[in-house]
Amino acid sequence: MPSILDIYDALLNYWGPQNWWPGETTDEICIGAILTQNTNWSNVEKALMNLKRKELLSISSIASAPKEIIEECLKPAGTYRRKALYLMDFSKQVISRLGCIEKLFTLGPNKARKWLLKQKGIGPETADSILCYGGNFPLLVIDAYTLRLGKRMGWLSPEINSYDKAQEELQLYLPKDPKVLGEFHALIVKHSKEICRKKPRCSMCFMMPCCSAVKDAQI
DNA sequence: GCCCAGGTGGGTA
DNA sequence: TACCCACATGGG
Repeated sequence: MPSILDIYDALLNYWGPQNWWPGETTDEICIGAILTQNTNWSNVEKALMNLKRKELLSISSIASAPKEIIEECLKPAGTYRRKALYLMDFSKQVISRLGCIEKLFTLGPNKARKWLLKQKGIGPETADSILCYGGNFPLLVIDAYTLRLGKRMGWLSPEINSYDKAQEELQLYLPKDPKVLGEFHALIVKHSKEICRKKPRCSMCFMMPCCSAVKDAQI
């Protein structure tokens, strides 16, 4: 049975670095993290572009923008009314309570995570995306792909259903390095999207017994 | 047409 | 606690 690090190496070798999170600023990373909830990244990109065109691609500008304008920008990303609400609420909280997003990271990972989780529309996955990719804290983002992979590979017990527990267990076997943890999450998403979803029985999917990507890596 | 996407919150039992 | 459902657009 390949170890978690074996799989990380195999994926990195196969796909190359994904260099997540796409985005030029920390603000943009946070905005993208909220917008990508249950949504294709390509749709998020359209929404980000709409915001950028209106010079609204920053937390401070979103905090003071009219709701209707934000909603209009977010339409391509789906669930746009909800996301506009979340994004504006989050932005207003950041500006009024912290001043800027960088201030959040000075609190350290634990306090910052707790603060994020208190915000409407920010659950553990979004919070960890912000903390790992935006704040450079060593946290592995757990999503449905990662859970499935962890269970199939036997790293996680089949009945595990707690985000925090899954994260804790997987992180035990990984370096406490935000670059590695961020890359691993990105690679799992990449592989799952490119191969597992399109060809569930493909010959190189490591989530299936016949995965030759793993074999190719001589695991 | 149908299913899903880089989830989350609210309601119900 | 453990499910179920709404949210909503766009691509395969």
